Amino acid sequence: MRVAGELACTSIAFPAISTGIFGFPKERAARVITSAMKAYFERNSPSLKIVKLILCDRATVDAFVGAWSAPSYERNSMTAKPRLLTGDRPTGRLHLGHYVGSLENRVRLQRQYESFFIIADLHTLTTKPEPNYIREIPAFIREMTLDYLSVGIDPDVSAIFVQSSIPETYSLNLLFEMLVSVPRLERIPSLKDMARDANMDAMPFGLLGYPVLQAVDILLPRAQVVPVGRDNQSHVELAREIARRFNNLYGEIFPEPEVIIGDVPLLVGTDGQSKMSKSLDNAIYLSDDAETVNRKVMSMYTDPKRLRATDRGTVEGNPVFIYHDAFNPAKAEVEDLKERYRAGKVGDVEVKKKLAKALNDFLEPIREKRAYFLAHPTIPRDALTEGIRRMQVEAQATMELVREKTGLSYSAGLPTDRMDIFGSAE
RNA sequence: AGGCCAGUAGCUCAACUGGUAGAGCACUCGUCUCCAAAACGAGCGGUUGUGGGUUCGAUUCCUGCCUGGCCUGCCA
Repeated sequence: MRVAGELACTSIAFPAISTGIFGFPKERAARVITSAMKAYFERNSPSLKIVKLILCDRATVDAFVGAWSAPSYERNSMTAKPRLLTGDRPTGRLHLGHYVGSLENRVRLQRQYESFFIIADLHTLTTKPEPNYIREIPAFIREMTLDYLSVGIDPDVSAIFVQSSIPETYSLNLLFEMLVSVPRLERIPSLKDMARDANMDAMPFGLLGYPVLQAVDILLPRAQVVPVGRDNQSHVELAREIARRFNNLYGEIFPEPEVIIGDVPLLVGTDGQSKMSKSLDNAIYLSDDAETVNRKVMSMYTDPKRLRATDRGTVEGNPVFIYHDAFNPAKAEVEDLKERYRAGKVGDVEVKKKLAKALNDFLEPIREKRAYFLAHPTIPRDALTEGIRRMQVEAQATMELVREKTGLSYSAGLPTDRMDIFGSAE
C-alpha cells in the first residue's frame, strides 16, 4: 500500500475525481475510488492506466486510504455478484409505466446484482435513422440519465452507459449476424409490430437484426440476468441461442442469460387505452410538475357507465383505481374510496383529487433529486462517464476473448498494431 | 445502371376523361357531465415532392431532378 497523499487508481475513476473530488462529500468520493479500485483489481486489464493523484485535503485522504485498505473489493471479487443488464431506448422522458414496469425493480436489483443499464441509442436508428431524429438523442440521453438517478439508481454501484459509446458493440454484432438465420428472425413477433408502428415501407435489415443487437448488448458484458417485459422475452431467448451457438463453435465465452419477467403488468395510460406510452400521449412523466399531474389526473378516463356521482361504479379495470393501487400507500383510504365508489357514494372528482395528491407525494422526492442533479450537472455527467468507462473495460475484455477464441486474433486490433501473420526474420 | 409504380393536411386516403383540394382519424376549443368517456357543434391544419413546359386554367398531361418501393442487372 502506498502513503497517504499519493494514490493509485484506475482511469475509470479519473474523470469523476478530476472534476468533482473537492466538492464531493468524502463518503461519496471514497465509494468512487473503491469501485474504481475494485474494477482494477478484479480485471487487472492492461488497458487500465495507473493515475497518480495528489490530494490536499487531509480528511479526504484519510477517507480514501481507509476505503482503499479495506479488503472489501477483494472479497467481492471472490464472491462476485451475478451480472445484470437492462435498459431503455432514449426516445423520451421516463414515465410511471416505466417506473412500475422496471425502474422500481432495477433499484431493488442493483443491490443483488452487478448491474449495467444501457441507454440504447443505436436501437433508435433501426426505425429512425434520419439526422433530425439523431439530433434529439443527446437531450433524451440527458433526461434519461436524470430520471435514472432521480429514482434511485446508484451510479457508484451500477453502471449507466450509452450503447454507441462502446465500439465493441458494432464488432460483436457483425460476428453474431453470422450465427442467425433470417427465417429465425422473421419468426419473432415483435418485429412485425415494430415495422408497422414505425410506418415503414419495407423492413430494413437493421430492424430485422434488432434482436441480434440486443443479444450483443446482453452478452458483451457477459450478463447472466436480464429483467425485461414479456414482449422482450423472445429477444432474450434469441440471445441464449446465440450464446449457445457461439460457445459451441468457439468455446465457452458467454453465459446463457436468464430472463426475469417483471411481475407487474403493463400500466394503462391515462386514457384507459392499452399501455402508457409517449406516442399515445397518455403518460404521466416522472418529471411532470404538480400542476401538470393534477391536470392529467383530472382528465383521466374512468368508468364510462357512471353518469352521475350517485351511480354505482366499477373499480376493476378502472385506470384511476389501478393508479391508486399502484401509487397510493394509504391502503385504508383506497379501500374506503373503492367501497364508496361501488356504492355510488363518492364523486370521481374526489377520487381523482386524492389520486393526484398521492401521485404528487410519490413524485415529489424524485423531483427534488432531479432538481438537485440539474443544479449540480457534474454529478450526472460523471455518473455517465464512469458507467461508460466501466462498460468499455468489460467490452474490451469480452472482445479480446472473442478474438482469441474465434481465431480472429491474427487481425490487427488497433491502428498501431501490426498484422502478425508473417512470422519474424530474427 | 435500366424497367415499372408511387409521392396530396400530423396519419390513412379521395378528387370521373385537365376547371385552381376534400373525408376519416388525430389535435384545439365549446355544449353536455361531479370529472373523464361517448355524443353533438366549431376550429386548426396543404406553394398537391421539386424545377420547367403545354393550356384561358394543371393534383390531373409532357419533361428534368429528388425521395421511396418492386423487378432485372453490374461491381466488390
